Amino acid sequence: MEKQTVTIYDVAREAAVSMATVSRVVNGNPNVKPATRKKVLAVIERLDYRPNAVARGLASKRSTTVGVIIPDVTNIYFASLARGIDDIAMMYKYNIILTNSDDAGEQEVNVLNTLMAKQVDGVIFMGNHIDDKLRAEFKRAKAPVVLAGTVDPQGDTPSVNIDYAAAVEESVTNLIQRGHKKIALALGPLSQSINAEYRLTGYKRALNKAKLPYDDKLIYEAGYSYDAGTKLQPVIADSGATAVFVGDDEMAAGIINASIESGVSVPDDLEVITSNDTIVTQITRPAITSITQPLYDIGAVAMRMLTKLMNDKELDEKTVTLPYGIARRASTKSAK
Amino acid sequence: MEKQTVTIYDVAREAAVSMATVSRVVNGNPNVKPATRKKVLAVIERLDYRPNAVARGLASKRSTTVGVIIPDVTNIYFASLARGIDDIAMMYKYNIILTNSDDAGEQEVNVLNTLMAKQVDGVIFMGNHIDDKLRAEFKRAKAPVVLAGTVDPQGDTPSVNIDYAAAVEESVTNLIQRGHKKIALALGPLSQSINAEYRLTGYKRALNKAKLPYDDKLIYEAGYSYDAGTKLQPVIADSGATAVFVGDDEMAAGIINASIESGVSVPDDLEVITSNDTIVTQITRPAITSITQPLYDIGAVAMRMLTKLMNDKELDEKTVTLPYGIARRASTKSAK
DNA sequence: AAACTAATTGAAATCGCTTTCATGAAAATA
DNA sequence: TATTTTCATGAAAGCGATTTCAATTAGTTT
Repeated sequence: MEKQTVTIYDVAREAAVSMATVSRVVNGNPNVKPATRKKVLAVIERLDYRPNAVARGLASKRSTTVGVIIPDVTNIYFASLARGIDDIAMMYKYNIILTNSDDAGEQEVNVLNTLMAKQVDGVIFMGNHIDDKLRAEFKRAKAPVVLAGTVDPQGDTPSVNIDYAAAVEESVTNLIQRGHKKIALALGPLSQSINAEYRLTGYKRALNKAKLPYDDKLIYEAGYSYDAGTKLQPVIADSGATAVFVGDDEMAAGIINASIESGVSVPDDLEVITSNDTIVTQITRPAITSITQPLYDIGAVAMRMLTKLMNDKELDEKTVTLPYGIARRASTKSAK
Repeated sequence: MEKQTVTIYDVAREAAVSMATVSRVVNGNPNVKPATRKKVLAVIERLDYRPNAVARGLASKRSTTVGVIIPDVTNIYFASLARGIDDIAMMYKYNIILTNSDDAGEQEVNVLNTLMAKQVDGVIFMGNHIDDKLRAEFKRAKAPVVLAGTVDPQGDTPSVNIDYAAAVEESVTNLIQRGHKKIALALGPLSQSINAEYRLTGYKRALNKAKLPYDDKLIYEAGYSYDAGTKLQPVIADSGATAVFVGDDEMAAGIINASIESGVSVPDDLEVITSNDTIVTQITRPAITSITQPLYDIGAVAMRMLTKLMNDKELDEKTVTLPYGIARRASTKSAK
């Protein structure tokens, strides 16, 4: 017993007006006599009519849906961005089709294509790296794309980020000023430009400015996870580094816990600074000093930009850089 | 300069066949002569034709999209379920429209309605409480609904959960066996049935079985957050409780950190058990003993059930209860 | 009251695809 | 070879809205 669906035609008939008129009142078109509007509204209410968004999408060529590509919803960093995106989307009456890409290039392309097939009006992309193939797809897509918390050194896709290089440079400089000579850098895959082209650059700049030698033995490549951190810790300990900058909060938590459990004191023997200021930084003991990012806002601003693009408006700036900060917590010593 | 879109009509013309035939090859209908199929496929390739999912949805009355209602994507517990949902959805070629509800009844109803308007083929609902209004909407919806990690004591909506009451009962019983007489219970809002009707029940059963008195002064109601935990800790400390069962991992982390910082030793002065076994339980020191839940599977199974319902198949069981466990970590002492 | 402008409406085409039904061709059976 | 069956295919009718354009009605202005 399939549930009966009420269509615009039913409303038109019952209200003794044309479908066009019903469509007008549903869409708030002002060219409707108040009396007519009232009559139609009454019928809509009585029949409990809900416009079919799919039909509407086909006719109007706008789905009021945007696609969001995220590496993994369970990653707090990206989930926080997603929250900002969704709130603004809802504010503008858009729905979100959310898909996990696992940061895998092929999957990202697939997902983008199915999103386009669903006729999304726009796409927000989050990821750690953008390769040529993906870039080509962005160009090819007929809906606008905005990057959130995601850098593309090559492309000209609109994006919202903080200045990662500067943030790392400042963090590392702080460490240097406290006397550290051997500072490790624990990152995710160096195949990703966020690591290889931004964080590493910031790190090198700090070293250069302080005339400290660069030693690639101090650069560690690991996964974005707690376990990756615990496994990496002994290696870092062996390197003789007295401080470490970490690219992911969970990884940092792993490093800290493993350090303490192996008798390495944080911050006395090893100072730790991390990147994303998620709740994890407050949960560990010691709590972790971190670059602070306006996570929610990165998502929110990206979505705002996308709404402009979807309405064919010009963007004030294509590449938005939001301010970052540094939250000092117990995993670093106080400044000299 | 709007990008040109290739339609099924274009393909039909170029391939010198009818739209029906193109539709057949696109949908893998076997009733097409191999030679024809090949010819059509070649044209599809050449024109780079992608079927418009919206048009398809209108014509076929199936959108291959399911709605997912989640309290908050940044909540690791629900995000983990969402990940399971998405993976299975992708496996069955469904897309996910994800919306945050903030656990707010009104918002949940709204969101459900816009999902239905978008013609989703089904809905997965996650939340902490289901009231009559929502229940009524579920009934009214013409697409099937499945609850994931979400209980509804009244309703008969299909659902996937663990036996929360039993899990709490076992946890609390463990505490009792270690000699605790005053065991606090720190939960989210008691207006939510997961707390008032499941966790509390399990707690009382454990007490009853051990002939321990029930004292509602030991029941605490707070928010699902780290800060709520830190604020609650002194109150618990004052109560004289020597153990506490907590309904949320972040809250538990807050309680643990605040305890230690105020000189209360965990587990010596206060044993702590929590509910969701998220990564948080491994990050705190001491790590937190927790009920373990197959989070990913809860989502995955829920999505599997939904696909059955969407294809008008019968469910083997409407109420699926997955097994739970208890992971003993340092926030509790070892069993006697 | 005639003439003209502005405000409301409705008819009908469209959006891009699925699906039913009829038909002719090819294969199988008698 | 005549007669059934089975295959392949196309024509055309929707699906449920939006939107253009023309027609009608109501209001204004002389």
